[in-house]
Amino acid sequence: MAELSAADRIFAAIRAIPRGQVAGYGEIARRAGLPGRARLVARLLSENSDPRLPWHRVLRSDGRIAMPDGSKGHAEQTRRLRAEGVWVENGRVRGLKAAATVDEQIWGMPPE
DNA sequence: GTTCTGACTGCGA
DNA sequence: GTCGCAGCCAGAA
Repeated sequence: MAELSAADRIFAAIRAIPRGQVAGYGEIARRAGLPGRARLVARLLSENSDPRLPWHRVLRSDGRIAMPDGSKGHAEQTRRLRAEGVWVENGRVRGLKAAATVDEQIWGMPPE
């Protein structure tokens, strides 16, 4: 089959995140074959409101919510993560060391 | 075709 | 722990 576009690969990487897990923008971008394209991931998410896309599992490299605290999306993301068993405290995700290591937690091994 | 903006990242203070 | 600055890239107008 044909090669997917950057956006398609990014969405695929996000959908690959298992329930109860989270990933960083940089990790998603790298997993999609686009290292350093974290901003592209953020942009795509802001433009696409796909209900089937677990965008709420995408966090910053610090393990925090990307959006400013008090935003509608921020509140909803926190609520969804908690619903999946992910503890979110003051806009920060607990239970994970850092979003930079989720790659091994999710896919079990570094990308090929 | 050019210009602007951005749900980012890393580093230093 | 927080704050600011600069770099990078791609999509949208």
